Amino acid sequence: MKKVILVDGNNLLFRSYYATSSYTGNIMKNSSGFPTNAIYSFINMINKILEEEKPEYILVAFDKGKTFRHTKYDFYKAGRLEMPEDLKLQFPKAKEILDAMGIFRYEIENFEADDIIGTLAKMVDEEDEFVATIVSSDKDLLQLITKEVDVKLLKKDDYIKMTEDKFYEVYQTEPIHMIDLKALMGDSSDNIPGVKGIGEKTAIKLISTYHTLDNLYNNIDEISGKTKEKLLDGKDSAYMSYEIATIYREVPLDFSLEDLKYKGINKERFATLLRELEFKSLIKKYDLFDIEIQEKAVNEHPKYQLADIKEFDPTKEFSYYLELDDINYYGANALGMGICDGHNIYYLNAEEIKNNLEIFNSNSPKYTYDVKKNIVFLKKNFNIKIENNSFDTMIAAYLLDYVVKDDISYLARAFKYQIPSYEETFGSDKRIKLLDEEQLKKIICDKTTFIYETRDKLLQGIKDYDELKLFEEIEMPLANVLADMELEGIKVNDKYLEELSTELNKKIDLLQKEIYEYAQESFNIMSPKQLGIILFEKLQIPYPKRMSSSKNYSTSKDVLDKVISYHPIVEKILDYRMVTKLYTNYAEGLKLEIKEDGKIHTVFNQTLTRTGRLSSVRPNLQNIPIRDDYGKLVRKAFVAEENSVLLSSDYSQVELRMFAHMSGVDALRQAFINDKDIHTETAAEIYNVKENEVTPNMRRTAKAVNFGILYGISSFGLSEDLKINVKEAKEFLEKYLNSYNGVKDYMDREKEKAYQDGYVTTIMNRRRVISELQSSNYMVRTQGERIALNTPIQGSSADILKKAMIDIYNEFNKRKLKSKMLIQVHDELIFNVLIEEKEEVEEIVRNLMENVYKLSVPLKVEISTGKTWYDAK
DNA sequence: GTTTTCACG
DNA sequence: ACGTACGTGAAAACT
Repeated sequence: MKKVILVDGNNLLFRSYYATSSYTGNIMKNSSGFPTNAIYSFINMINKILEEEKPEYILVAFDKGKTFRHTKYDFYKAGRLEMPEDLKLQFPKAKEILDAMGIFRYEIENFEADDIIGTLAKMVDEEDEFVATIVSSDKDLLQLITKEVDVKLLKKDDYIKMTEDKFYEVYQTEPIHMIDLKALMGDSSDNIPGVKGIGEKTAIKLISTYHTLDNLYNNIDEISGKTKEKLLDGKDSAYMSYEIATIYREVPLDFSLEDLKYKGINKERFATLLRELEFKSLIKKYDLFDIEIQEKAVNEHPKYQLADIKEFDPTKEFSYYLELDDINYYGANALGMGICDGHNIYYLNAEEIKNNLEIFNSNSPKYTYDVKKNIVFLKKNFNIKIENNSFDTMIAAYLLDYVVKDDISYLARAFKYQIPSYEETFGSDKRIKLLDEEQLKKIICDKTTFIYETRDKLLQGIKDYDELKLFEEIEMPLANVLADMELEGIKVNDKYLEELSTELNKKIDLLQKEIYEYAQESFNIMSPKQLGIILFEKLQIPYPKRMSSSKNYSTSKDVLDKVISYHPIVEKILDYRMVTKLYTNYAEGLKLEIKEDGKIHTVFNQTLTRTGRLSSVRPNLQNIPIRDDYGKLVRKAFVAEENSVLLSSDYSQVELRMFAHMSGVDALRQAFINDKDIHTETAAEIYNVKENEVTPNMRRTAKAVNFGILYGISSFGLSEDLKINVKEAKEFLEKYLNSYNGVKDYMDREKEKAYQDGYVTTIMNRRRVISELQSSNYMVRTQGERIALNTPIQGSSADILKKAMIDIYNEFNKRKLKSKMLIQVHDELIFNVLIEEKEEVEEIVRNLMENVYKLSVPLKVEISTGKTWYDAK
């Protein structure tokens, strides 16, 4: 017996698309912005089919043209939802993938995939050599089941194998009566109306008795009550549905079953496609690293002459690219460097770099990728300062809204340069292996060339976006500031961390014992799965949320908070979570990051966030505990140097001030102009009381409303946050909008503009494209609207702090102060301040931060100092 | 590799 | 009827 697999390609791609995009809204794309989510999942599904079935014969069918059903009711199909644009785009690529995989695919004008599959299934039935398995999630196809044809019916994560027997078990009738079933119950996804008021349960009951629609209506008097009425009312609809649900099985096919033979993967074509789509994991899985790219790359024929470094004139502008042996540049070594001046390209090995460092002293404009990395590395290893770093490809691309990675090859690919990624050349351990010198040289020269050649294009893009000032006066100078902060590092008291670790360890042991005691057994408290079963099954604590079908219990903080009064174990678990987090993430985690100099040198990522904020890694110093009194103790580990204190300067309510400024709402502006406590003020407004009558609880509510406004509020979100019902939350919002006249208008205007432009901007013209607004999915679109409201606020505040950092940095240098800026936490700066400079620094910092940018409301800064970060608060 | 949880603004 | 606040990073569990 030969087995043929018949796949409903449309169905599979649809599923792939919704499985990977519908809820998050973040559709997976490659670096040139082409959506790839559906294709990715599609390949995995096809792959799974191949692995499980090991078929000799396979076909994937697609719809083509208008979706005719070959009945007089064709128009019904038109009512189906439009296909999202970014799914539509993925169809041609998915078909190319199938071709590259050696899988026969077929589509024919005016027929659906169903029809093609139905016709082939019929062919299988009528001859003796073949059996078939159909793959789809569409139950409609179950009507094709026979002794020789079964269906792999796809479910959420797996599938059900539907055979004749299995079908009978579920529906108590023969597969062909699937049509009769559909005629009664309908199918919303296929726009089959069915009989109104009859669902799956009733339909199965009826059809298991009467088998066919005709027989049912012939014996309609045996049925009583409401069901009879519904059936009679819906008789026309039922017969119409019957026709629509019937799969057409006479498609004219110009091939035979024998033609469906699976040919196997064409490695070259497949590798080319996977690279274009940037599916690294698949390239790895199929081991296609070494397969030559077929597409012609821009850098295929080098344009520049390889020359000796002696001929290089560093007084003219040039691009340089320095390859290090570790992604983590703090402890890395140089492997080699390329220089391109537009005529020649120069290559230096590790030794030659050391002997030619003076090229960085010249005042000529220099371009590179990730300038901060280069500044830190050269300063730390060679004590060299790079003069006139004028252009950073990474920063420029970031401002143009590219997704930018540490690895330059991803961006290069978007510009049609084929440069292997770190992963492809060096392996996945992030530690670069030694390549032979020739390979290394080629890669470095290509990267250097890429930087040189794309500079004008990117710069033009920046000008087109009106971001030149942002680029030249904020982001480029900021890279220098951040480099110095990283190099400086913050001193850490490792003895203190050690003590904290010991103490936390004791607490963990104790809590663990108590929890096991309550649970009457030991288990992994960190496992949401095990914990859920202990709490909600063994201990019978009522589960406060709706059980999402077949999923696990959520054991998140807000779920546990809701049931804290049911059992003493819950509080212990929350404590356990907090303490273990402090232990692993902070006490132990931070210890590992202390370098030989007794300091922590974080890395600030300048090109990551979608709003313009910085992020901090290795370690993240922007999420050191503060809200919880106990967790806050971690801050005692961060200490000032000798004869110094740590100084923390904090913008008070920047984002709300920014909102007041941008919306121009007078009531809000006046609150800040008169230096009012904004949350108390808001509380007075929404509760309609005098300011001195505002209770702490009212203020807390008002604060949540204010934050909600910044995030692009929904009443549901607010109700979750405040643990009140949605109706109350809605009332608060209405109160707010009535009190602050103009807020609603402002938000509507912003949204409208975002829809029109497709992007939003900050006060310094930083741009964020919001593709979510084009989504056909309501959920994704409303998320886009919230992004449109929040990004200008969060981003403008980020702009402001960035400018303040540069101003302060320059002023410190000008005055030759020894105090240093160390850390930025979004609206807060931490400095190490020499005792004798304390007053002067305080004055400078306050002055520059408050006057950094002229808004229609004042900016306010709060400063405090102390020996440790804990005390500077 | 992805998901869950929780730390911060 | 949907499923819900904006922006991050790290660790452990899960698949």
